[in-house]
Amino acid sequence: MDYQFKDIEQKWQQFWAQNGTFKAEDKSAKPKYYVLDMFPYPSGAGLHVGHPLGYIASDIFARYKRLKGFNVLHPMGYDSFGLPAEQYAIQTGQHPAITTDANIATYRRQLDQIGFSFDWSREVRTSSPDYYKWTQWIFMQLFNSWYNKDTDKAESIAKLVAHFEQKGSAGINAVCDEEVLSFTADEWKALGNREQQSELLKYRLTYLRESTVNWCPALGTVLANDEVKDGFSERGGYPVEQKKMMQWSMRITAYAERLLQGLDTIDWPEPLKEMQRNWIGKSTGASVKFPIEALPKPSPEGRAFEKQENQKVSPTGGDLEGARFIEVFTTRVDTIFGVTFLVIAPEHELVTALTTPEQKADIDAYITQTKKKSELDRMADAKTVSGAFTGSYVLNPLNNERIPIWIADYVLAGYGTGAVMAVPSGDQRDYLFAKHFNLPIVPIIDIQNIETEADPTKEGKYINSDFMNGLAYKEATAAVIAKLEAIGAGKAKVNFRMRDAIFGRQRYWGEPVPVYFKDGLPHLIEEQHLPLLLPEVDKYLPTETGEPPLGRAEGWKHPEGEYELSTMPGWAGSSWYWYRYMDAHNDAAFASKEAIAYWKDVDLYIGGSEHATGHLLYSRFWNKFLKDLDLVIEEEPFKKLINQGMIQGRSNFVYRLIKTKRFISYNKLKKLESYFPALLDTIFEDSEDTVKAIVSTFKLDYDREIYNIFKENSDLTDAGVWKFKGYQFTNVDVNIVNNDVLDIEKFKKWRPDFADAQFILENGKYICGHEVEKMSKSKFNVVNPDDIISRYGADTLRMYEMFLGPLEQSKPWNTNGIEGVFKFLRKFWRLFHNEAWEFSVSDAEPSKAELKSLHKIIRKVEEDVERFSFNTSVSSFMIAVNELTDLKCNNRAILQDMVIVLSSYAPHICEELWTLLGNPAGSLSYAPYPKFNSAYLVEDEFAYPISINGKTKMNLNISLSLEPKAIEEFVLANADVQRYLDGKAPKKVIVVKGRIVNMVV
RNA sequence: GCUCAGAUGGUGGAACUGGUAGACACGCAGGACUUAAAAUCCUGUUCCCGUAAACGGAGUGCGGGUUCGAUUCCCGCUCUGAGUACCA
Repeated sequence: MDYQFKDIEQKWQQFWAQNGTFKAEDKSAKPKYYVLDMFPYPSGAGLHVGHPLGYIASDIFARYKRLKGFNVLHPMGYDSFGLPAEQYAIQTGQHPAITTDANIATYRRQLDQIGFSFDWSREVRTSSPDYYKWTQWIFMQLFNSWYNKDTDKAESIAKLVAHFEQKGSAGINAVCDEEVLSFTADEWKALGNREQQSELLKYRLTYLRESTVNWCPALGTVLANDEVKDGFSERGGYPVEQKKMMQWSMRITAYAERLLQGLDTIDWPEPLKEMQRNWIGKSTGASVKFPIEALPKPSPEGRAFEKQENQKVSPTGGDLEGARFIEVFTTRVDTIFGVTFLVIAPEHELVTALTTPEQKADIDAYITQTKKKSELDRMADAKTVSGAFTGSYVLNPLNNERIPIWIADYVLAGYGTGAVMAVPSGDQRDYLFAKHFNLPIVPIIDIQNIETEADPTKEGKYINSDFMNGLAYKEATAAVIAKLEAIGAGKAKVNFRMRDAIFGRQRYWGEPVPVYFKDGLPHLIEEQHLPLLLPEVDKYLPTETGEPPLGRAEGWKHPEGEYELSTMPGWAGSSWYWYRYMDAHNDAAFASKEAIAYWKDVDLYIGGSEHATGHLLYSRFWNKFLKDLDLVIEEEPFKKLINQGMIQGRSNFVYRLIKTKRFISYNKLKKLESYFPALLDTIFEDSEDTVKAIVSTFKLDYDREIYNIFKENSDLTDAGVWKFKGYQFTNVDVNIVNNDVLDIEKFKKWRPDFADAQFILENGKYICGHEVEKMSKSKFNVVNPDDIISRYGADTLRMYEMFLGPLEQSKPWNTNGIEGVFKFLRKFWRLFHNEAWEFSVSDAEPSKAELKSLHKIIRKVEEDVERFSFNTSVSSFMIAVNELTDLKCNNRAILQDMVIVLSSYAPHICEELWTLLGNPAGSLSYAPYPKFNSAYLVEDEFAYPISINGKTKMNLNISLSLEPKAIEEFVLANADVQRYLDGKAPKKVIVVKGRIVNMVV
């Protein structure tokens, strides 16, 4: 029989499903290997041809690892909470669970068609209660934990309470809120429960706080920083504004250093790690306290600086009560004698208190102006210098010099302390600011050149710097930090850009937070009441009073108080899901100790780089937290990670002459356009000869048809010249275009207004133009895997997606060329069949040439798969099959090994051939990968390229047993070589055995 | 602006540690089979000069360098894509 991919693929997909072929074993003598794909959000549009790219790669890898004797865990599931289903619910009233189920069914059908070796018995869905029960449970663990800086890990809140009871707040070194109380053990015990709980909330790893959030009015929810792009929501593109709200947050900043350090231990793409490093944004420098003038000056004992460690400038905000200094963060503390002004953010809490009556009008005007600017304007406006003087001064803690305090929006309230010491000689922004407002610029390094711009050099010796004069950068920095520490005015400090992550959405379709409120304070629900089920609501909209949709749910109340109304964000469920696959049906734990001890971590994780600062960072954070609680084993969850490139769309265009039904073929249009310089505004009626002459002056071939098209579609203007009316281009459905050739009949049926279209063809065809664009419905360039599979089959799709190019590279999808892969599979099939398409293999001894082809591919696939170079394997398969076809090979021993080697790429056809060869059905997936034997590749001769001055001139067959000296003699003795040398003796002969001979003349 | 990745025929791409640039495939051209078309098969296909071949020259974004030899290493530049954006 000819290659009947439809029957074969259906048959084997059914077989695998019915026999649980790809079930991973929970206990096994084999080594484990965990291959994971980033699980999809099941969107209504289903899969397009770009989505499975990574899944195909991971599937090939998983199948290969099974052949190599590993117990492979290769699961799939759905990140099924999310906005689109909810938006749909708002529009139609259909429960998002119903939408989600329907979408999942589509995804599952599409995934099954591609022949993935997923262990579906472990499927997870983040929106399913038996899954989100454990998301809620992990939330509870975070609530019950705090971060101990001394042990550098998360610990139980109970332990913190015990410490408070025994020793008070002394000796606690925690990552916590800025304004924590200090108290003795007795003071703690004297506090009421409410006060105690309120204080503990400042330590918990998930906590409530009033924070500035990205509020998206159109979506009615808060968005995470990574969900906002250029001031608009990533999903939907709605405007986002800043708003203060009481919010659940995750204290991810506690893990900043570990998240950064961990990057050095994992095998991830460098750009991805770089993105995370930038996001974490560690900078090393110093914090310096500048005393505010008119308050007690700093005494040598540093009395003015007795303050609680984590305290910000002023907790009170309004007046200067207790605030005796402004703290800044700087990475160039060595430049402190160059400070000529201080700048604080317009939102800084001390602004009002610091503003003198004379400056009030200025400052108020500036703040109003700043508030009006949206985030976007502020970014676009980066180059304009603006600011206002408060009228107040601080003193330089080292020399008591008066330093004016300004406000300006280039200082961000959210970074560092919201205040900077401005050193205009060394910092370009400060320089521009100083120039603009006529503030002094003091050079502090001898070689500094500050004529036209700031010079941030660290070379040279310090000047104008008191005790630092004459020192170099390193000593100066050490000296100034020592001095600041001695007087209590500053210390070395590390600062992170990363903020705590907001953990709440004012939406319906997410995990309920397992918390109720009593007396305004949050309390966890009892663990035995998990999962806290998502209640039914009448509408998926906020309540009339602006509360989240859960505010509509009837009876949504804990006996002790009100439930939380916001739900968890999208990243909650995806931050631990790889553990659930290890033990997907456990209802006593998120995964059993044994399962975690066996599977440990993900060995290979494949997915898109768009998750760099979202999912992949949050997952690492939760993983580290779970590790601190000894619930998991590894510090990092994903040992090796590969980003698959994005598949872009390739659009096709047709070109219609304006006001006609005529479509002009692409190359004719190009030719017409190339005539424009000659034709436009120059020609008069019936002057073809003139045109011919003009066209030839442009060095173009004259074409009468093009001339006529031009004339037919031009108006004769009053000036007596022809004016071309132009053309329109329209996206045409790529599915009715083949190799850029338009299927005219399908095109006429495609849209009613094209039914009577006419065509200006080239060589009898209509050629379309093309361009790379995003794959989207509106551009008619979406290619559906279902269509490809029905035309060529899943095996062809799998191989073609790999054949397209390196996995990591982004590339446009172009179905041109898929025939080549299909032909290859058919050719492979034919090796096993005779002329009459009857299965026929021989049991003869394989020939040397056959063995060589086989062993070349055995090794090549091993090498390629191990380094994720799937595209080169496909080419090598083609070469192998071409060679075996030329050898007329139908040898059982050879072909059986070929089947195993190819089976991870094209599993269906291989399963079929495997059983035709007489092997038990289904045993292919666990067959041993053939052992490579280098003996079959040994050559006794090599066609040495003979080059002269590095240019190859000819090849000579020389025995590989010859040593360089003998090779040289052999080559020089050759008559053709002598002809090239033209009788001269070469100056030098380089011989690399088995590689090349090069002669220098 | 900064950081990272990339640039090879008409197209997708190969060349893994410096050693025959363009494997493999698409497309295109020519041919076989066919009444014809599709399908299939065969041949050619980097560019330039040349009727074809032989032969010769150029050639991996651009300009230099190291080397017997550079797509590969070094320096400078151009362009494309991604991320980030006043981070003190």
